[in-house]
Amino acid sequence: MEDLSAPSPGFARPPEGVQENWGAARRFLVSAPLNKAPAAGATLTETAYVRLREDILRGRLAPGEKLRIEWLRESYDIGASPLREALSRLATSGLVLAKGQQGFYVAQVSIPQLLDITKARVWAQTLAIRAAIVQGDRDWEARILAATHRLGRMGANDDPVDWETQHSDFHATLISACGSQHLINHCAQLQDLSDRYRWVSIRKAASRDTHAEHIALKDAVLARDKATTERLIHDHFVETTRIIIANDPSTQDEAEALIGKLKAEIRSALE
Amino acid sequence: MEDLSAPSPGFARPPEGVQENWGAARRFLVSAPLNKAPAAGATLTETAYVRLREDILRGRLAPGEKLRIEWLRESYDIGASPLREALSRLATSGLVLAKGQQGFYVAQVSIPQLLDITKARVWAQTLAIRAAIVQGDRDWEARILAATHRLGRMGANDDPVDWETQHSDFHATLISACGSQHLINHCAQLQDLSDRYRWVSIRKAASRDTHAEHIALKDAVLARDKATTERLIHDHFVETTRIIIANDPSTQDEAEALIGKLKAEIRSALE
DNA sequence: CTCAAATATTTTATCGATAAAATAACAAAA
DNA sequence: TTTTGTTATTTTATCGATAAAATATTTGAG
Repeated sequence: MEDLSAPSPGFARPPEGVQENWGAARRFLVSAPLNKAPAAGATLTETAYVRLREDILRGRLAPGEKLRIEWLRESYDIGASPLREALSRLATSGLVLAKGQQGFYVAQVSIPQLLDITKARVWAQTLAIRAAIVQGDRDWEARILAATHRLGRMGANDDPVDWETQHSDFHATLISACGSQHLINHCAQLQDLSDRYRWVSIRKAASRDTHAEHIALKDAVLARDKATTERLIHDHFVETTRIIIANDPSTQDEAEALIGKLKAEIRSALE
Repeated sequence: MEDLSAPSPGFARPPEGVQENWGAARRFLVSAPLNKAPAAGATLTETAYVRLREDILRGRLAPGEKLRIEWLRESYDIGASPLREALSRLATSGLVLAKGQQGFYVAQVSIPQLLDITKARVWAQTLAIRAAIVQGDRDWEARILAATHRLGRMGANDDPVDWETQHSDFHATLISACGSQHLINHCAQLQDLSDRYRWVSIRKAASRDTHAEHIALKDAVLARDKATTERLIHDHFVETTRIIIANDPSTQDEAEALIGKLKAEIRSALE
């Protein structure tokens, strides 16, 4: 899994496991462009939460990295209290690990973790999309068309951050009519966790033709075809995971075996 | 929904919506017996989290109640910072509502909320139990037998807090072999949310013969009978919700209609 | 008497400082 | 050397104090 925790190219990083000499990284984080900008009158905790989440999801804060309060304080120019609150929230949702008396760390990445996330995600998304297909109304259909269109307009040379945003939006829209806020939240959480893996491990967004997959998905959903939709959802998520595993030096040999096992486990709960 | 947010009998409560005169409640909270005692060397945040969670789940902190920091500070004898961190964590899991610049509140209870929780819970538990039935090993079977036995030993005159603990344990054990930590966490979170409804609305633990249901559930699971298990899980959770709704003055008339709708929604995602 | 503006009070959110814990550095013995 | 015990340093967790925001109260006009 060494590959996944490697520093992002182009950004100065401390030499393997050490977090000294963080001047460069700090300055970068301060000026980092924000995807979801915190609302104007937002509380500092909210601001810290949004920025930390963004920097972790995008891999600017590398998996396993220690999140020293003093360091973050200077990076974000936000006091310790709001930072700790934001980190506590992130710890609950799994992007951060809080070790009592030993500070906060960016959650580690690992293949077993990725497999678990994918499994849980396919399960949750399958339930959600089934319910949405039954209950979705006209407005929902319209929002799917809009999201698909926005996603399709993104060219290969657009900012990958924007593509990520539209991609997240598309999948969130599909299940938005499932009728359960709790299921939606669960899906969003798992989406965050998997997005990080994609971002950390695959630099180029689309080596495969994901847009064709999205179109097929949209068509199946709008045709209210449960069986097809389900199969597409399954393949869409599992394929992403397969690519990540197949590209990781520590698992590429056993990639097919792991994916086979994953598929069997997923199936065990869906039939 | 007035019924659900009524103060627990026996504990002094401020008069409807106001939180004055909290001397009595404070003293009670300070000496409240803890179900999950925080570990010895635990951090203050952890202690605050455990105690707040417990007091909210048991209804000692009533739904909708404002959680004034100063008030909690004196109640628990814990500083503001650890309290705020604990509250932030609870807010992420849904037991607490954090309103920016307006403090923290115990999450409200409502029938729509309960229906959503039940729906999401049946979905999650169904997936989990299916996977567990396929993958569970001998040790898992042994733990189920042990948990069932412990639950069966609880008499009607035992401390209801202990019964709750064993009951939680039983359901957690059933799904413990599902092979996904994320699904387990999701189930645990939903269990917390529903436990509060049971605790806040039904004073007597078992008016119906829940133990027979648990035995039947155990037998079906150990027989690896997916279909039966699934039906029992569904009925077990939905029935609890039905009782709560039927006992609530604001919804008792439409109870059957609501439950019918709930069942249809649940079904829509499971077939 | 009702409504609205201005004021006073409470409560939150936040910061800076401190004590406790963990980690790192160092030195002495095996 | 390697290990182990000791000391120094860093870092965390926590508290008390303060400024900003929200709420409650009062006052005055219509």
